[in-house]
Amino acid sequence: MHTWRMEPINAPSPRAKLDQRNRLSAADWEQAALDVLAESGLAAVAVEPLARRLGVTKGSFYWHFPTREALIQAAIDRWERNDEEHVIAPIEAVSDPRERVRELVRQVSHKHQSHAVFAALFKALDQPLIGPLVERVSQRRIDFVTDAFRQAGFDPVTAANRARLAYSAYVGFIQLAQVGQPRMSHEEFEAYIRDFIEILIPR
Amino acid sequence: MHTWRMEPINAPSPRAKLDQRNRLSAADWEQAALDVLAESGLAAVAVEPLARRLGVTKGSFYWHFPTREALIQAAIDRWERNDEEHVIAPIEAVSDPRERVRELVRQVSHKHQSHAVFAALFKALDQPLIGPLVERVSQRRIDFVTDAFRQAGFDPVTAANRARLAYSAYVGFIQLAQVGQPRMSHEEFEAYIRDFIEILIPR
DNA sequence: GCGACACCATACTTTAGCGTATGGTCAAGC
DNA sequence: GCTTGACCATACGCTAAAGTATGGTGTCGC
Repeated sequence: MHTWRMEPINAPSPRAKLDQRNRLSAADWEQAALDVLAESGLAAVAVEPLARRLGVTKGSFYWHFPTREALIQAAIDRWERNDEEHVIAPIEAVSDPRERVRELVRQVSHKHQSHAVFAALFKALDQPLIGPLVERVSQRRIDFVTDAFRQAGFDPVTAANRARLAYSAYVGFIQLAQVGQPRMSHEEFEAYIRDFIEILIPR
Repeated sequence: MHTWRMEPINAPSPRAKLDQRNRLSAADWEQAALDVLAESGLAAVAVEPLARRLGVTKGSFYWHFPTREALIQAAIDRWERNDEEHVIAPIEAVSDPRERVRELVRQVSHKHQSHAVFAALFKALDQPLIGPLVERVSQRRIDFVTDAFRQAGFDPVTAANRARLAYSAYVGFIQLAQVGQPRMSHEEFEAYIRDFIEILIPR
């Protein structure tokens, strides 16, 4: 599958001058965890299957991480930081608030990779590590969108409701995308996004 | 939890004149499966835990069903029939198409039980039994809403897009409801629904 | 050129759930 | 009052994955 590598969060690791043969780092495991998380869900983030995928045994894994839970924690931390940096921050650069919301919708409707992880996380809300994360991320995003709507001239209550609606539609869409439900061509999709923006931000 | 019993689909079973001591029927297992499905997701619909919950052993289960998969199939069939009958059919009774969409939103925003099952199903889209079901149900519902929008005067493309948006928002909302994300009072929720309707069906 | 350390393999033990085999019990009907 | 059959218990084998224990190997600093 498309292994959409993220750049390492920590600056070039101390020993990363010339990576010897096939040795793995903790970051490699985290990245692999995010890959299968996006592909096959949290349940598939299992130690032995991951080891097989990476061509090693779990002897390797338990050197880098004390437990499976620690890997998941590290992986979603990595995802959260990356997401914050690559989807939220760029939007905040746009000055005009009205255009900002439009840009947010467009932006978010195209980055397919990070959304797959997010969709997978939504399927594991019962897990103690995941629930709080999704709640925190969602709250942050809804607040952000709400703020954008207010700056666009909507009164606080209307802004909050539109933000909720928009975010719910986003969450629902990435879920439905997995059943091949939006049987749309690229043009239809673009038209849908245009309508989406028109409906939420009239005039 | 609230054991919102469904009425048996098949007319009163042959031997149900006076149920002897504690014996279970296949329908009991299906209902219990739906309960834990709504509470704890599909993974929790496991034979032995279910048996413990019902106060029996799995010896009982394997008399009623050949396999776990058969139970799940029967349970979701039951859910689908019930859902079709209790949420879709009543809506179709409303004549005015505009009011029909409004009623659909209101209706759907209050029946808390069936939605919990639906939310759980969305978390198991990868499962071969669940994916096609959710796809089928979603297609049916989107088509239904699309049709309602067209009857309300929208052109076909706009109607389809608004139906997609509305349904996505619905799906997203029941997901978010599980993280306690919409920290709304009852009044706030009602106001949200009013805004929801206003935004999607202007004028 | 050698010891130390990072990285990995092998070989366990444990746990939880699926499924099977088989025998027990209790109510109904003849 | 004895048999039948619906319903359930008990005991077993199988599988996959989580951890643990321990030993092996290459590569670096010195």
